[in-house]
Amino acid sequence: MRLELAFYPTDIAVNSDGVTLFGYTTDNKKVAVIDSTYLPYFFIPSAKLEDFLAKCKEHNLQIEHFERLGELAKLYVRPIDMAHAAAFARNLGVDSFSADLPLRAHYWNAKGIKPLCLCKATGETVTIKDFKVDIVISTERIECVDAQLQDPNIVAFDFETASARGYPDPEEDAIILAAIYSKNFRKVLTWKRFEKAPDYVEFVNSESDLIDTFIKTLRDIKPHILVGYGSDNFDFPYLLARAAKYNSPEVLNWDNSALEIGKRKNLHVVGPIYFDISRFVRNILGLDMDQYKLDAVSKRLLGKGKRAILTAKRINEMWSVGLPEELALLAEYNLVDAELACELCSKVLPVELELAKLIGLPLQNINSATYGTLVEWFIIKNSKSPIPARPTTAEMFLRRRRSYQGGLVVEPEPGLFRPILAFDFRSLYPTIIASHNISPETMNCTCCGQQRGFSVEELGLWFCTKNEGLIPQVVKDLIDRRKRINDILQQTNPTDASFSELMARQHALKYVAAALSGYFGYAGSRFYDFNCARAITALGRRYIQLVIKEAEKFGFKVLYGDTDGIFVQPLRKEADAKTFLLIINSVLPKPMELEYKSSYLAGLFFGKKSGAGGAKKRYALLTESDNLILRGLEAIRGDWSAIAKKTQREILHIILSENDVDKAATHLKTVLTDLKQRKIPLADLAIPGRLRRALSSYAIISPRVAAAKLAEEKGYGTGRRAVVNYIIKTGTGKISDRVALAEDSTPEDYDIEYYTEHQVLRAVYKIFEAFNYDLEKLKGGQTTIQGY
DNA sequence: TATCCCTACGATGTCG
DNA sequence: CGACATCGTAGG
Repeated sequence: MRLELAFYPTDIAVNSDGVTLFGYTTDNKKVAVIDSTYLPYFFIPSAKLEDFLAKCKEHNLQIEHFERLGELAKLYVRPIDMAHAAAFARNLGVDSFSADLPLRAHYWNAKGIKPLCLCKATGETVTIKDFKVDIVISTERIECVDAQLQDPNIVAFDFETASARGYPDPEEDAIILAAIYSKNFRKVLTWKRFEKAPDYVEFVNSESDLIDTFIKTLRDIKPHILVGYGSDNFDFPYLLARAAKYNSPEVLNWDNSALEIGKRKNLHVVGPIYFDISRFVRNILGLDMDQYKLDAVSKRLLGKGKRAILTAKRINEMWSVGLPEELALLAEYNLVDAELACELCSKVLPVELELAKLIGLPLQNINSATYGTLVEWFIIKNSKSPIPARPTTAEMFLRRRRSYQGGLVVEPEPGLFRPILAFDFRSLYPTIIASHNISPETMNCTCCGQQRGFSVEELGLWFCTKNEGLIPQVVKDLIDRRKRINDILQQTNPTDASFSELMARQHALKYVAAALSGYFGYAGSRFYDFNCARAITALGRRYIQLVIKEAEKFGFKVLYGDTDGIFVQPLRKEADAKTFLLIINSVLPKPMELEYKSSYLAGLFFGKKSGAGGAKKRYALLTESDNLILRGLEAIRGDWSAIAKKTQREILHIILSENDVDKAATHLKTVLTDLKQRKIPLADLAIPGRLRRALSSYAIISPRVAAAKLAEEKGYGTGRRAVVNYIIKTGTGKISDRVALAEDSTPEDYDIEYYTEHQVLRAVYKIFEAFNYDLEKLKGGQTTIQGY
């Protein structure tokens, strides 16, 4: 039977039959749309064609057909043979193009499909026994309409396990609770019955029942998006391990295949859009967070966290004791985790959907993408040429060894200044690319030659002034679109429904534009170009120097500058920001633009710790609304004790806002006295330590390494990036020999001298030094360390 | 297979 | 004790 289907696509799978798109019809039926005509292709140099074909024949690799297109030949293979063909070319040392693109992503990208945006397909209905969907058709043509599904059904889930040890082991420890949450559905499954259970609790007979009921429920409530927090690393692998124990018959995938864990541990659920939202939070959104625990991330993005924090030990205790009110608490705890995951997903979904549309990838890929992936596919989508292969490991190694100069940083004069004006370039590097047509194919063109092209003399490079390159074209598009959105945003009320959506769109464009410039210099890039990368930064330095020169001519004293922005102090009354912008922007080539960022009541630039002069990338500002903005200082670092951070912040506020150094000193004195009297709570003394590598690989045993060793001895998972809170104990010898885990310590243990000299005073002495304030007086001359 | 780039600071350990 | 290496974190 011939059917015309309108459906919202959610997922894509590739197998020997071709490509299958999955989705929901407008009346919410599950559909599979098979494109059996799909024949992927790749390119090799025409000169190698004969050889390649001969060798393919030898090894029984079937080339469906091929065409010669000048220098390159285009070869078509069945989807299932694509990976072989790519590996084959690589082994033969033949340069291939478009051969190593993952087919799921490439098909989606090339067809311009957008997740949850209506697609139309006409074709014959097919019966496939294994498919757990309502309708299957086979089609030759898929057409996208832009209408996006409003209010998709987002379903979040979360498991709790009970383990007597620190970390649950799927061999030993059961799943005790499973929560499923969406806007109008909530359920917690558990196999230990208790009285007066909340109405969302459903009792099952065993863990095995729990697993089956969980999967069945997920199938029945038809999620457009299925989401977990940390689910790629914990919940799903755990579920798989436990389900295997019971030979569970229930399957989540719509094509009835088993769930598979991919190369980067990411899991593909066939059918709905499934992703682990923590990946997006970590990779794209939250580059500046210490840790990405659900609680911390929720607080930051949603303004609310968990209602309670339960340790694994406590959960185990509550479960084994089994008091009804405590089991009810566990159920609630479980549900809240799923609820937060669901709300996080709702919150970031607009940005993810925008990126998906802009870049042309399934939402699953967007969610787990890094900046590199986003940019790569954005270029692929816009490129009409064959796509260069990913570099080999050897090539990446070579590329990494070559580095180039980056942005210019101007050393500040240390001290307090007021007031301060701040200017910065709007998207410096992207606008340089657009202004000067920076792209590999426009570099050192013969049509212009050095004389007529735009020249970067110091590098001996020039860029075409006649034909626009691919990268400048797409960057311009990004810049224009973002500017249009920002203009609308300016006139939109923040409470308007459209505001957050515009904001999301604007963010998506910003992310891609910002990463694009770095992508030229990225060793793993398909479009790597060393000279383009260094031309961009060289021009960046040229323009910030121009701005500095003009600012000084205009009547500003330039206090500090870093890469794309400057801080100045007006030297004469008429030297106002607006007039300066008019002058400088008339000199700058479009779309380059200097913007006035803000004015600050005061700014303190720190002196270098050793040697004279000011420290770069370390300063404090006071906004006109009396808020502190701190950059580079201990107070905003993740590896300092709370007491040092708090004290630094408080003292800066007293000095910048109240201009009262004596008051600041008095405050410092109370902190030091409290320290001496062991009145500081342990939580304020704990120093968070984290390692980026495996514990065994360290040549130097720093305090944080020592702390990680202690944590490991106690059986904690000290995986890379795990945070271990430690304190420094009283004693003699190296600091790293005096490390203790914070959780094993009491306020009696901490070393008063270390916390005084190495934490609190280290964080504040440069502030007092700027006012020639003698801290010795304050301490009663008891210091053993020089230099304060 | 690595996860975007370069610039910069400071803490601590190691070694001569 | 000073110079240098190792390491993590931050700015833009």
